[in-house]
Amino acid sequence: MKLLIVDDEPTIVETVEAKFRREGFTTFTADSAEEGMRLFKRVKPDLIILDIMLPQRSGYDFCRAVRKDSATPILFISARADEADRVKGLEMGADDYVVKPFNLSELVARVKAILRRATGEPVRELVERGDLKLDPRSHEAWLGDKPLTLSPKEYALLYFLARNAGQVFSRETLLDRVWGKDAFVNARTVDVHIRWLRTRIEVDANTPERLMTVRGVGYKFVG
Amino acid sequence: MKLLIVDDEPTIVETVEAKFRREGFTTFTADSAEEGMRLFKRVKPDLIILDIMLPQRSGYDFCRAVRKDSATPILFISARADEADRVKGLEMGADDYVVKPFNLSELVARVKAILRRATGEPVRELVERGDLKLDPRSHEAWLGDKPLTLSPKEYALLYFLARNAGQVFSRETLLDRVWGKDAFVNARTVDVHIRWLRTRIEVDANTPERLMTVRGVGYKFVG
DNA sequence: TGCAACCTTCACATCTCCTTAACGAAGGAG
DNA sequence: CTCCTTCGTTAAGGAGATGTGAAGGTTGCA
Repeated sequence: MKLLIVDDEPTIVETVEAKFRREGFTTFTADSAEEGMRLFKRVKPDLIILDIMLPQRSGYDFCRAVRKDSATPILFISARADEADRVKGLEMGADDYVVKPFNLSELVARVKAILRRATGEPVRELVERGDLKLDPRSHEAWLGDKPLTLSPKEYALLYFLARNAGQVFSRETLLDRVWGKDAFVNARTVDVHIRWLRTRIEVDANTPERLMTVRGVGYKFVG
Repeated sequence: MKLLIVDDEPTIVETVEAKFRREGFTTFTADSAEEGMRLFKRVKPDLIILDIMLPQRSGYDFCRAVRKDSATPILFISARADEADRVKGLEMGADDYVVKPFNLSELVARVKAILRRATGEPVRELVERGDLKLDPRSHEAWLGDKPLTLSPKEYALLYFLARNAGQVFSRETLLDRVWGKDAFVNARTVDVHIRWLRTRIEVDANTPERLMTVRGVGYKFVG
């Protein structure tokens, strides 16, 4: 993944660049909007980390220019913490907004979150569907006030289906999104996990009311 | 108010010094622990801003030396954001701990806060979860009223998990946050430390109730 | 220098969970 | 009604994750 860092403070650039290199990113840096623009056109980065406060042209201008002919994700860094700036940044098409001083791990997490989002991967957030609750942070699940015990795969599958409730997914899609792209697994494996999930969250596993089969297509979560 | 800044990166020293001069402080700077020690004895500063990563003697040594015969407030600057360093720093008698890259205004605010506290109360982020108590400042831990003996790593790990109770962390994240970013350590090492912690804080180390394993994900502290 | 505490790693034991296969049941088309 | 496809269901085997004890090495301290 290619990362373009545009900031005029060398300390920040160095620290951020080092961190992302360690994380396996390829990094390019610029200390001005002009330089940044040149690099942007040349390297076509997957994401831009952009300081709003730049010498001449402000980060806003830069953002606008990038947005004109690209949807490259942009993450704003700013010393200002007020809501007006945040709103302005996000309005302008920024994908996230981090206030200085920030934690490096936090920054990495956010960048990864944006890239995940861009590639369709889900963001980790609490999912609540009826009396079913899933918290990916603690990796806990409840049915009403009763805690559920789920295996890792069960959890991942249920989380995905509940998060995209109402939508039908084929077994192949589920394998792709839940198991991962490099998983070479028999599609029928999904059936088994669905079965197990039904025994856990359905009143009667034989007459499902949440995890529904769509014959010839796949499965969906309703609620 | 006299301020001693000890850091070997000229960029940082200059920026920080300029900022504090504008704020009305009298500043002295040193780019090594030796130089810093000489200045410290001569000018008797009211507060020391100290980079942990110094050429020869580390900032820790410097801090220890200062603490031997003075209670001069010390604020640590570090590129590392991990919990172990933070704990180590505070335990060593630092009054605060700022991670690079930092915001200048933030730094000023923290310095002022320390000076306002005068000779008074230290920054202690006491963590209390049920009958478990952790005081990073004194590096003491209690289980109920029984004092715990923990090794530095054990302490840092438990402190981090307890402070972020309820949240699951992967071994990799724990290595990153507790061990530090430049630690190239086998992920399974975490298991061993968890094991040791369990023998200390769990009633039965084989059936943990606080330090829980989340299979396929990592560990979390509950309570 | 020697000791002691501690950290890391390795090897092996244990256990959970995933995958697969097999067969039965249900749905749909002709 | 019958055949073919799709789905449900169960159990077994194995892969992979975690638990656990011990050895080796490092660091700090006396």
